[in-house]
Amino acid sequence: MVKIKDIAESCGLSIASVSKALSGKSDLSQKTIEYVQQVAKEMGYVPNASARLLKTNRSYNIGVLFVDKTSSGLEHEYFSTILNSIKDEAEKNGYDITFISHHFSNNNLTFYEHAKYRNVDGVIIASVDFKDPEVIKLVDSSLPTVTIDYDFNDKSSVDSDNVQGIQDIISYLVENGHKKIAFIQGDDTSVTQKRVTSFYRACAIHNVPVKEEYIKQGAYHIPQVSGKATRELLELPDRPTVIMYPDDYSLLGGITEIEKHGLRIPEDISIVGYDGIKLSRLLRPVLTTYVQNSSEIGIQAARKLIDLIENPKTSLPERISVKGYMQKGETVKKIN
Amino acid sequence: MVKIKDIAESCGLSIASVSKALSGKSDLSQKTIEYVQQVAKEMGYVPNASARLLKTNRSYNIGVLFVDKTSSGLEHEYFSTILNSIKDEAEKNGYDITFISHHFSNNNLTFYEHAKYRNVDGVIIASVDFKDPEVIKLVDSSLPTVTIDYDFNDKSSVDSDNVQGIQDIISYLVENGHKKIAFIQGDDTSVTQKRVTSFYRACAIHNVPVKEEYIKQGAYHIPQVSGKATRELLELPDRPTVIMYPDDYSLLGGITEIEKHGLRIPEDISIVGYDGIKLSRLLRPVLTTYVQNSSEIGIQAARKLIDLIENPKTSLPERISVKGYMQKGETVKKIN
DNA sequence: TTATCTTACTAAAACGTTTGACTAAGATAT
DNA sequence: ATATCTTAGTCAAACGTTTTAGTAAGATAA
Repeated sequence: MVKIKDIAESCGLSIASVSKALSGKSDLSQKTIEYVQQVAKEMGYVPNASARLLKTNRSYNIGVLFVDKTSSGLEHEYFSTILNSIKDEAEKNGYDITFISHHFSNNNLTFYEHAKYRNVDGVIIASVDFKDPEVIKLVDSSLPTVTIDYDFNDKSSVDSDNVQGIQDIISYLVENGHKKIAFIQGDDTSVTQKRVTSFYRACAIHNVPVKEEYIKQGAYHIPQVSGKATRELLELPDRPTVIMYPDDYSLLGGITEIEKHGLRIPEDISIVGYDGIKLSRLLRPVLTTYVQNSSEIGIQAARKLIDLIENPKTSLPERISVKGYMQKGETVKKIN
Repeated sequence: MVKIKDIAESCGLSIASVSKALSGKSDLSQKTIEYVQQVAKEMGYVPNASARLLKTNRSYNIGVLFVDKTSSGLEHEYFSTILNSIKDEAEKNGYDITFISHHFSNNNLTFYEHAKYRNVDGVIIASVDFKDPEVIKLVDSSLPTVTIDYDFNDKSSVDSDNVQGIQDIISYLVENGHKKIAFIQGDDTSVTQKRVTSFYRACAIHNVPVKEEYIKQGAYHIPQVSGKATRELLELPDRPTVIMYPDDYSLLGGITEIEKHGLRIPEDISIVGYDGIKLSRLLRPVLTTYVQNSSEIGIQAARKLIDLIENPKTSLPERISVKGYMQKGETVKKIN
């Protein structure tokens, strides 16, 4: 690999001068700067990020922590879209992305140690167990961090606006005459808590009575669980007119169950999803669901992290909330 | 950050001794080794990958090149599953993953330059335009590379077995009495070429006449395109009894079109997808499709790359083919 | 006793950069 | 003519490691 020294020799200049010429600044003659850059190009010079980092303490590398309990965080469309937009936004700003994780090999580094080991300038944390002491240690460290869909005190985060999402769904259902609203929750996470709180609040505002038997514990992304909850709801003496699911994917487990009961959607029962996965528009009937703006979430997270990295003195902890919108599909029936 | 020098001072040893003690090998007394490791742990020492790399020329970091033309390679389940399994397998072996890409910022590095800049030990290439001169340059460089779903001369690759896949589908269709088989192809890539060749061959073997009007140019992951092709097929005077789609996702565009024509699946027309996305099992009717073993593809790619990195002398270029299997769903009707 | 071998360490160079302090030569001011 | 200021560069240390060659002290062999 050609290095600065080679260019220096080729140009008859000192290493220091070449380094300065390549970075463009400093007190070299314009002629020299251009000459050096020209030669560097011809020689196929590529700087060495590691050597540079050693001196500057800046890696222009962002760590991304993505560890689903099911170890397939990336396979959920919501998260892969977020990752993709983090990547794009980071690249636009000259940053690369490295995954942070446990090392199952020789050395067993914690998340924080791993981030230090790789010298990342900051970390974006998504789809993890936010109660994990290791995650907490990472967030509490001196490294800039941005969490997604979870808030830590005095730390920056980007959230999908779950409160607004549930509110919009309830408003829409009420507009369509629904009063018997069932809600299958996801796993017990802060996202779920926000949704549940918002659910009760919105129902109260709209004078919709909340029946406890309409509220079901469920799980994200597991069709079987939504299926089971659906069955229980359908077998209630006083059946709900609409069922809200934790996400579009697990909703499909509900559909199966509904069809097993010989019911039609939306004629006999309405359903609402959450997420707005791409497929939701292709299914027939088209899903009524709340579309999360996942790529915007990724963009905001990357921007905020880079801001924290580049302006450590002036960038304040911030909670960014990203709104989505109702996709008014065909799975909710207007009743009397 | 605590560094080796700090440990050395604390232990009253030289830097060299500490370094050796931490790596465990070499000619130090067992007592010293244990003592040093103990102190290092207490002081919270984390090695610095960049400094280490500078001396050893090994980063234990793998580059991943994932650039879809639609710039959303990651959002396709096939690729996000591959990425996820690359990541898992790499981590198990002590490697990290960094994305390789163009830098849209200040310095405009080629893929190869970027890989060099970040000192990755090797690169896995997937979901790119393999005709891109930059990609070719990267593959032809001295860096170990593994391509996914594309073969370069004398280079290692991992392929989903598309030949077998199409063969299995045709066999299954023939078993079920189908002779009028339509095939909507994906974009013009090497994967498509393999599938098309396999299609003709399999049809020949089974004595299925291939009607040229049953073969349609299409595209991957674009429901509208599959929808249009479907419409044209349905309007043929001699309609096919089954339509093969380039992928499960775009197949949904076909379903919409079929329903518009008032036809039922599979009673009036059979359909077959490709990929085996998770949703394919949840849809009703359950999709008949060929399931690609995408996580195995990622695992194999990571393993081969690490093998190439660690055994540069003995590891030979290899073409690994990963088989999938037929998911016999409910979208193909058995006919007389 | 002296020579050789082990053992347990240390010294110092090197990896490729960046950067603050320095300098030589010419220009300008007095 | 001397002092000061610019300009255009150079020097050398430093970043945190690894590693080769070396060494001092004690053990063993002849």
